[in-house]
Amino acid sequence: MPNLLLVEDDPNLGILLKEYLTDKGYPTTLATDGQEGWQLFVDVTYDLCIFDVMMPKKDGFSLAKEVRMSGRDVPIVFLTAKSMKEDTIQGFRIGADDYITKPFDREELLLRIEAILRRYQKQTPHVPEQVVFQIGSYTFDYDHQQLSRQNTSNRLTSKESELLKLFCQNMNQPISRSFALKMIWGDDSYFNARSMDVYVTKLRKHLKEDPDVQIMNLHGEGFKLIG
Amino acid sequence: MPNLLLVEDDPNLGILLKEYLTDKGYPTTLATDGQEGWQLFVDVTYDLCIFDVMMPKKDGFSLAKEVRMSGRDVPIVFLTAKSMKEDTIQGFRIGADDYITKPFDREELLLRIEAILRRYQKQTPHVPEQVVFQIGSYTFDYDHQQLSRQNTSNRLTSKESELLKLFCQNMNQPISRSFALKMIWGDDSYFNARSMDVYVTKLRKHLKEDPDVQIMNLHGEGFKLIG
DNA sequence: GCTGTTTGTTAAAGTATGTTAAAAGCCTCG
DNA sequence: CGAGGCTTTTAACATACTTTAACAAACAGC
Repeated sequence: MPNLLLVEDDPNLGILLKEYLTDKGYPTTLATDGQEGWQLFVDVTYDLCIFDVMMPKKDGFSLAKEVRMSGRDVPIVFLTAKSMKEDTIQGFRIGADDYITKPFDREELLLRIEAILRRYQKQTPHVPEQVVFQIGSYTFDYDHQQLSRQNTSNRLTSKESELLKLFCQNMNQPISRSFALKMIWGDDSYFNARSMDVYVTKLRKHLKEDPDVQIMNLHGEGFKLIG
Repeated sequence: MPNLLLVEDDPNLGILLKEYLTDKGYPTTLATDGQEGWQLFVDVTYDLCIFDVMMPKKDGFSLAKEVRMSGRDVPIVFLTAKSMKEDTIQGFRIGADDYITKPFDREELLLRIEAILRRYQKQTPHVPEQVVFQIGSYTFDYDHQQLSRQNTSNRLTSKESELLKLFCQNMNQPISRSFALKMIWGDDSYFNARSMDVYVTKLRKHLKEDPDVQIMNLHGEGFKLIG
């Protein structure tokens, strides 16, 4: 059963939709603002997100950007009060999968959700989790914490492996700091923030033999591994 | 380049859309009724289908059913004059990926098409294409944040790259301040407004070697990159 | 021309990241 | 338990990036 994450600040509409969708076979978690939504997103795995655009604390677009940056590939549907063109364009640019203008028919929302899930799941035939990655000319074996290239082979520490795995799973895609910290350090506070930088440096040293492989920084946003 | 199949019996709308979509980089074939559409579908491989629902000879739903039955896994978008609930439901049951009610904004159609193609193509396990632009005699590699010309090569910062990408995606077209600010700075307030000017100056410096390449200001409107 | 607004440019201030090394934990073995 | 070896975090300093501020120049309406 696909799990949905609904972030909607209007409690009436939120509860109504949550119950409707849950009733129709899609267990739905409701968050009432963007921050709460982000917490849930990081802690739980969802199959589809529904974000209201206009919300206090953190609006739907900002939330969507973080979700996209996290590297997890989840479809996003926006709900918006106005059908402003600029808004719609921005939403799709961020990577929306669909866009519904209030007031909408809840049945239509359901149909659109199902259309997205149908196509999405058809193409994601649940691959068993990959543990051996190819990074340029390197081979990284997560289970054995082993990074090898040509005739040489290096042992990685657990944190190094965790971080490198996260990068590999999101090869060529940006990963936000906040997401990586929550994933690996379990918490995103400014105390552990620098630890991650130290590990990025360590990984860069490990990967320095292949010039095509790089861990790039996206200032203020996060990192991405290219190769 | 993804090929589109458009089946629409209204010749005015059909030609308009065909030209618009082709112009936007999606070569589109137009059929004016369901039978012709089916012929084309069988003979040619398309990446996405757009079917009008109400058509002579063979309506959009019947055509979609045949397409689904063919076994080829192609996304379908329906166009419909009325937003009748029954219609919509039937469309999605058949396996529509999206559904637009006339009259619609052609730009919205484009955005929805792109949203579907984006998700659809993401699944195909081929390497994510590099985003490389040609700007006059410069070559700009967005993924590597690298701007090169002849034998020299410069590293750009993240913000520089973001802005230059936005310009490249809208080469020779005006970009409004407010749009760029929303895209890159996430918000359009007068606080961050000047930051953009600073970056325009930076980009001009980077691009100053080729006199044919210019970032022009459109007073009170925005900028455009010509080259 | 005069005036308010927008843009161009530069430099300083503020913030984020890169890197290194020392400190703090954490095992294991004697 | 405590010494040694390994891993992780903290701290410190260096460098890079972004924003802010200030002033000059260009523009638009009058």
